[in-house]
Amino acid sequence: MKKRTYSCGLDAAVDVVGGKWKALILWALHDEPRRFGELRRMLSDISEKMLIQQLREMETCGLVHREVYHQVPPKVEYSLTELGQSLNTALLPLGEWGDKHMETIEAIPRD
Amino acid sequence: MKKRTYSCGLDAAVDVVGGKWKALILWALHDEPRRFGELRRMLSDISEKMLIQQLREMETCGLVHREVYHQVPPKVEYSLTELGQSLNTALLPLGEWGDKHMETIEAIPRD
DNA sequence: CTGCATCCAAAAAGATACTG
DNA sequence: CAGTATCTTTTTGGATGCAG
Repeated sequence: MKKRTYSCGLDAAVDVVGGKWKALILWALHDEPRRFGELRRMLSDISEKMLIQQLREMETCGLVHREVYHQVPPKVEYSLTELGQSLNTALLPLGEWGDKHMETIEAIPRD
Repeated sequence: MKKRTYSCGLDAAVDVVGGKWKALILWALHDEPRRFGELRRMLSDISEKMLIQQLREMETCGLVHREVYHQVPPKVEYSLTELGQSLNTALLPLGEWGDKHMETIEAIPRD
């Protein structure tokens, strides 16, 4: 969500789901609502800052719903909206492509 | 292609096609080979540096083939490899998702 | 025409300490 | 537990000039 206009749908979709984490977060939420700490553990390499930042952006986009339980200790659950679920579905073929070619890609020299 | 290991296929695929331009370049090449200047015109807002940079990375990944014609003036054609085409196919649903929801997304306040 | 090299600015990401 | 605030590092993008 950095741009304001898109040249095509693919442009828009990549803008929304791009970046290092959003697709993974979407996937982490695909089957059931997750708490903040739960997500942090699932995406073990993400910092708290990035996690909350990405979640907020996805909430703004209407991909994710945030449910606050006013308790002590606090509890917040994140879940996919319908839009989020439809995006997740659209990402499935991409995930399969990745599964199939992951090893090839990992084997490419980076430097 | 910033990472060396992936947590899942989706992770890998987003890494490969992520960034501001790669998906658009892939799409620009989907029907026929394109020359450098042609691509530059199709992606009107890209700088030469970014275009060549992204093309090189995609070449390294095995997504794009680069064919040099030793002529004066020089001519270079870029085309999709089979891997590139399969990735493009995997991106189709994402493009459709984008087409469907683009206006909603564009309407979201950025600041 | 196709590209490389350099320098610079902006944005994204990360580490760490702190709070209700 | 679920964040905020601040600072630093890394990555990305862009402008310009030069070359085969």
